[in-house]
Parts: sequence; C-alpha cells; structure tokens
Amino acid sequence: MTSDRPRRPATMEDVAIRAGVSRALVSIVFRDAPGASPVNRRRVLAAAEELSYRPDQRARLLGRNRSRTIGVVFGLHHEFHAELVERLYQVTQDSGYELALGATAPTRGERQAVQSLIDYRCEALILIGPFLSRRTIEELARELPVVVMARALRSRAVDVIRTDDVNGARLAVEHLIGLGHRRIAHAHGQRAPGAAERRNGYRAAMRAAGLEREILLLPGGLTDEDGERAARHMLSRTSSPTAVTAFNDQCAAGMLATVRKRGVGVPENLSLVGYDDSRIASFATVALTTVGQDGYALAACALSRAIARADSTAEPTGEVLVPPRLVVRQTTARPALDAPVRRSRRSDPPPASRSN
Amino acid sequence: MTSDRPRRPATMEDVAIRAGVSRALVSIVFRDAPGASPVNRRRVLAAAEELSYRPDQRARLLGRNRSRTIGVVFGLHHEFHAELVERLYQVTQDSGYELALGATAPTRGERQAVQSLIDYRCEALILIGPFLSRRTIEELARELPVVVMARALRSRAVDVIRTDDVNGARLAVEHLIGLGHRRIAHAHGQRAPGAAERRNGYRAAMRAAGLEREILLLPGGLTDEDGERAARHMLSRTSSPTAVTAFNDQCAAGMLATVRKRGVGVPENLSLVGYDDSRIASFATVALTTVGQDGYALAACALSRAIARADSTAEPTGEVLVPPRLVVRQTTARPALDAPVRRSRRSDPPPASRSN
DNA sequence: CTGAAAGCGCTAACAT
DNA sequence: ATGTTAGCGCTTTCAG
Repeated sequence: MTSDRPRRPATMEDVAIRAGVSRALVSIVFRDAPGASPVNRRRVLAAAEELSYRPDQRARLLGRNRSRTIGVVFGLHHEFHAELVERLYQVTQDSGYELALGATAPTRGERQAVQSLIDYRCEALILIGPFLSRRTIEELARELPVVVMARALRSRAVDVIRTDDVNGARLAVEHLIGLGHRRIAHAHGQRAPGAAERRNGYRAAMRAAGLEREILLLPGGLTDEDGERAARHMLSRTSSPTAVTAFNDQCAAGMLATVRKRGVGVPENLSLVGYDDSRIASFATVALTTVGQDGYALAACALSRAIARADSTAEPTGEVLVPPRLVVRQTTARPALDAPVRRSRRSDPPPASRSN
Repeated sequence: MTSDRPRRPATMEDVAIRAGVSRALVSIVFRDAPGASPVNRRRVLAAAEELSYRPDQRARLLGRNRSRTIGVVFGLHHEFHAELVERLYQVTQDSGYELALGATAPTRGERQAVQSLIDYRCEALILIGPFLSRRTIEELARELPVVVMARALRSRAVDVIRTDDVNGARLAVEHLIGLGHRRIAHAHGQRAPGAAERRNGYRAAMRAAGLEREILLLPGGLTDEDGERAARHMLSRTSSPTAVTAFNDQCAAGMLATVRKRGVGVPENLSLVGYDDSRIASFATVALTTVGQDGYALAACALSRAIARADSTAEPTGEVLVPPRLVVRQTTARPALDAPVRRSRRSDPPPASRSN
C-alpha cells in the first residue's frame, strides 16, 4: 500500500530524543557550530540518518532571522540566462547561501518574479538582463541590494556586472581584419540590451584600423528574421561587404541561411561572425565564428557582490566589465581573391601563405 | 544617502499597532478569512499599505504547517521545459499554491534539485522529463506525491502526464500521406524519452495505410548533428524517400540544412516534418512543419493532479495522454511529379487540383 | 559541553 | 467581531 506515505517528516526533536540529547545539541551539530563532543556529534548524525531527517529550511531561515537566500530573476526562454543561472548555482555551492529562482516569461512579468522573491525575504536580488526601467530598479535597490547582470545601467544604486561588449565587437572586427577583410559591415541589434555597445565597438575598431570609410550598419535585431532582413538589405546593395559581424548568433544564423539560399557561400564569399556563442553557434551545420561571454566569471562576480552587500552594509561598487573571447569556427575565412587589395596597414598581418 | 535601506521589513505586529487592532485581526484580513468588520478590514489594509507590508512567506508556511508549495524540477537548458514551467506558472495563478523551481543542468543534478525542494517542504513534486531511474522516482513517491511530465513511466506510484506521441507521429505520417507521399522515412530518436512511442506511431501509421513495405528507419537523435548523419545516411541510399518525419525539430533542422546544402530542395524534392514545435521550427528560414505539444493542457493536468494529491490522500490516477496537434508550415508539399503513382487508397485525397 | 528558554513572524483554535 | 494564546521547527543566548 502507498499508505506509508503521509508520515510527517522527522523533526529536530525526534532526532534529539532518538540520540538521547537535547534539541539544542542537534541544532549545534547541524549548523556545525562549535560545542559538541565528537561522540555526541556522531550519535546525532546517526539518529538523523536513521530517521532520514532533513532540517526544515523555512524554520531555519525564520529562526536565524536571516534568509541567506539570494533571489535570481531570469528569463525562462533566454538561453544565455539559463547559462548564467547554471553558473550561479555552481558558484553558490559552498557560499553558505541558497539561490531562489524567480522566472520571467511573456505571461509572467518581472515585477511578479521580484515580488515573490521578496516575499521569501531573500537578502539580495540578482536581475539577469532585466527590462525594468532604471527608476524601478533604483526603487527596488532601496529595499535590498540589487545586482544587475548582462545589462548596461548607469546607476550608483546597484552593482552592474556585464561583458565588455565594446571589446567583444572589436574582437570580431579585428579577427576579420586579420584575415584580410576590409569591407566589414555590422548587423546591429537596434535597441536591444548590449546593442549600443556592440555597435560602438564595431565603429571604434573600424576607425582604429583606418577603415572608417567602410563602416556599414545593417538593420538587424535579435531574431533570425531580423538576420534575414539584414541579409536581404545587404544583398540588394550594389557592392556587398566581404564580411559581417552580427548583433548575436540568432541574427547571424538568419543571415547565414538567407545568403546561402541565394547562392552566396559562407565563408568562401562572405565571412560571418555572431555573438554569444549560444548553442546554435556550435551546431555542426552552422559552426558559427562568434564572440563568447564568460558566464562563470560573470556569475562569480555577481554572486560575490550580492553576498558582500547582503553581509554588510557595503555600497555598490559600480560596474564590472568581464572580457569576452573570440570563438573561431567555420564561418570566417580570408576574403575571396577578387576582394580589394590589402593595404599594408595592420600590425598583425594575415598568415603569409597557405596553399588553400 | 543609501542608508535608508537596511530598514527591516514591516511585520504583522507593526501593522496591527498602526491600525489599532490585534495581530490576529491583521492575520484574518490577510488570509481573507471571515471575521473582520469592513471598517477594520479597510483600516488594516490602509496601515499595511503605508508600511508597504508584505507577509513573510516563510513564517506563513511555517505557521500553517502546510507549505502549499509545489516543487518543479526542470532542465534549465531545455526549451520545452521552459515552456512547461511558464504554463505551470499560469495555471498556478489562483490555485492557492505557489511554485518553487528546482533547476537541473549539466553541473547540477536532479537529486540536488529534488533535495532542495524537499528541504523547503513542498507538498508535491512535478518532475519534467526526469532522467532519474524508475526506482529512484518510486522511492521519492513514498515521501510525497510525485507527478511526472513528458516522460513515459509505467508505475502505479506516480501520476504521469505526457503527450500522446504515438498519435503525434501518426499525425505527421498521415499528413504526408494526404499530400501524396508513400516513401516516407522516420529519423528516429534512439533511446531518448519519447523516441520509442514516436517510432511506434510511425510504424503503425504506415501499416495502417498499407505502406508497411515502405517503412524505413533512419538513425537519428536529438541534436542537429544526429539529423546531419541521418540525412547523409538517407542520401547515400540508392533510392531516397520523398518525405521524412524526424524525432524532433532539432534533428529535422539538421537534416534540412544538410540536404539543402547538397542541392536537395525542401519541400520541392523532399518533405520534412519535425516534432515539438520548438522555436527553431518557427524561424522564418526554417519554417518547419512539425507536431506541437499542448503545453497548457499538460501543465493544467499536472498541476491539478499535484494539488489533488497534496490536498487529500488521493492516489495516483495513472497516465494522462494529451493529444498533439499538427502545425503545417513550409517544409511539406506534394511529392515531385516523378514520384510513384498514388494508388487510390486513402480516404482523404489531396486537394483535387491546384494551378500551382 | 549541555540543556532550558525566549524568540523569529505567522496561523488557527479558542475565548470574549 | 475581536482579542488571547498556543504552537510551527528552528536558532541562539545564557545559565548549569
């Protein structure tokens, strides 16, 4: 029969009785606080084991009047958010803190997620790529420490941890220049978080290489449809670029599919660089050269800031920029032979000669 | 100064004092239990508002000695899990229950997720596509009600809610037959959850249409690489099928990219059906015809089972199958003219004539 | 090193 | 209709 189920979970008292000690002693053992003889410690642990006792978190948190819980607000459908959440779990491991997840989705707003987390009295909030207005975030920050990830936000009230997107875009451009490209366009992300930085990085890198006259901004976006549009826009021009850096992988994938369908070989006739190193980029049929973010570093930073501020009355330290890295796959190559002649200007010239 | 931050959250007592009533009264109002005059009710609400009071969930749960929380274990990186979680949030809305999320990832096992949820004393567990062994799940089910979603599991100890994959596969096949295809292959999912059912559905549908001799199983899998392989396998055969149903969208997308790269037009020369209606299927550059699962129905079912069993000592009702639906996009069409002549056998013939 | 006792912020009888 | 009084399961002093 299944009727052995509703047996109420063992309590600390049960364990104490079984071990023949006081409740306080059990508590001490489970917090592994000092003040319990090795013998008793073992005795307690054994009793707990037999009863398969597990301390009740709610009661714990209530009792010590600190929740030691960090709330994390993330977008359920964002691949990269998932990655960050995973990393956050990792770095939270032995921090003495717990993570509480508040998911966001088209049908579930950020405020809702935030509210439920606050109702559980988490001590700090990590907001991943929030769409909340700066004002709302600052209001929130007056109630509890707030750490914003993956979104630029100029505010002294919160910590901001994000990838150095200006540099990420630069990496992409420099990689292409290193291969010998000069006509390099950027399919930008409009008003998406990070888009402005990546656009600026692109421009800066082009200028730094003396290619300001080649700067070409294509209207892109976050989705593959946006990439499609950008590709059509590009192909309709009289002179196409030989390489494109896209706002993100999705957009790049859209471009990839579109140009290939029209007979433009990638990377033979066009080099393409994405951004994010998301799953789609590593698909064998896509194999996108892209710019990856260091999820682990971002998570470690964010958590340590959150904890620091929960533990003390520390103030926000401002913005932390984590460096991106270039992931070279198979959508970038040297430009076709009929590309404009390279002026010897770059300091790191492309490989001298290769029989392929 | 930010020093107005660490102000401890208002407690029920604070509200009571401010409203000039007893704590119990406040409690009554906030549980909206009967037994408070409209006047006092308003007074309390007003006081709470001014103090921006929010009841402490932990204390609430502890006090009523029921957590009214349902734990949900899901894979952070699974698109479809995210969809289900979102739907679960929706249907939980006014159920009087809360959801607690336990995420799973390569670096965070299911047992870990389950354990943390249990430590919060949630009253039931919804496991989305768990990889836990049947034995482990049954053990778990002796501690608290367990509902398994999106995985077949023959067990009287748990509720199982999943899509009727046999029928889903059948839908795909019948769609293709309706278009006039006869040489229909299936790129199967090996040992993945659901793969056996979809394979069987494919076989059954083929047999039912008198096409048992055309049954062709291609070795596929869950990833686009698997799809690539399946496509290569297919193209290397002397006579290729005119249509393929794939285990999932990923696999279908892999096939799509591969065959197109080799000059096979989709849907002109080959029709392709995916499974899951995941995001990739709706991309404009993919536009995959696919079989969709009814996330909302699955979620509603799962939640109601979980609550029913948490509320009473109800026993598991066994398996609930939710019907899938066909989503027709642009990777399926009538077979090329050189396809084998259709025998007039199907009851629903393809559209009589179309000038295209 | 151990045990008694007072909370933590709430719920839920039970009186009034 | 309102207030009183125990808990819920744990933490944390503070005496023994």
